[in-house]
Amino acid sequence: MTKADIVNEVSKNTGIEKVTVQKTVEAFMETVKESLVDGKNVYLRGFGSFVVKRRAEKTARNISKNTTIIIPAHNIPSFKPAKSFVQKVKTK
Amino acid sequence: MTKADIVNEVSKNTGIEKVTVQKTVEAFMETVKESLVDGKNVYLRGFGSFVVKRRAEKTARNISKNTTIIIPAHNIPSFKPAKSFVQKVKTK
DNA sequence: AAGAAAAAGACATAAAATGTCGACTCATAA
DNA sequence: TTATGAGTCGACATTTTATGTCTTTTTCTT
Repeated sequence: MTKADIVNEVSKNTGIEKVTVQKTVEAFMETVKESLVDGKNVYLRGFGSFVVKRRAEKTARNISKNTTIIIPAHNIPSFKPAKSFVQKVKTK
Repeated sequence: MTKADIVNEVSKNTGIEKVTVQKTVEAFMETVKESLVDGKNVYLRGFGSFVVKRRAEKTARNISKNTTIIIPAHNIPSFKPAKSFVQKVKTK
């Protein structure tokens, strides 16, 4: 599904105008992103949690050049799906 | 941040009523969930992709009992953040 | 504000993911 | 239709995740 598909579905299910849904969905994603950039996790019960995780320094390979490089420690955005979400997906 | 925090922020930034924002955000999450339950991935540019992954049968541990259990092959929901999202988080 | 219940976090270890680059193709989204 | 973000592929060593159960914390509805 694309964003347009999601917007259509939400609009159909809620009766809210597509323009409003699109604007809201976009703002939602932007807000989640900015929250994680600020280091603040987002907890959405029944859906999942968007959390910032720390990745340790790591040695990787540039495969095409067959060289080694060091990836410094850094933060990444991650998502932990809610248990109920996992349950529903696992059985299908 | 909680759902209420997100809804407040979205409402503030878009001018859309909180009640509408909440309804939209809830429907958004529900739609993403149902899409993955149906086996259909969701691609949201600049935010990330919600994708169903297959997990092979696995030997795992019941840690508290220190026993071995077999987890049958199953699907899990996962999220791959967009590159731009990763970039913004990594540097903070 | 209260209460329900979802979620976080701790434990040992096998499985899964991670990262790199670059070229190419695919697909989202305005 | 067009621009460009996103996905894919290779090797491989290291890091991270995911299992159940229990307790505590937190979300979130009313």
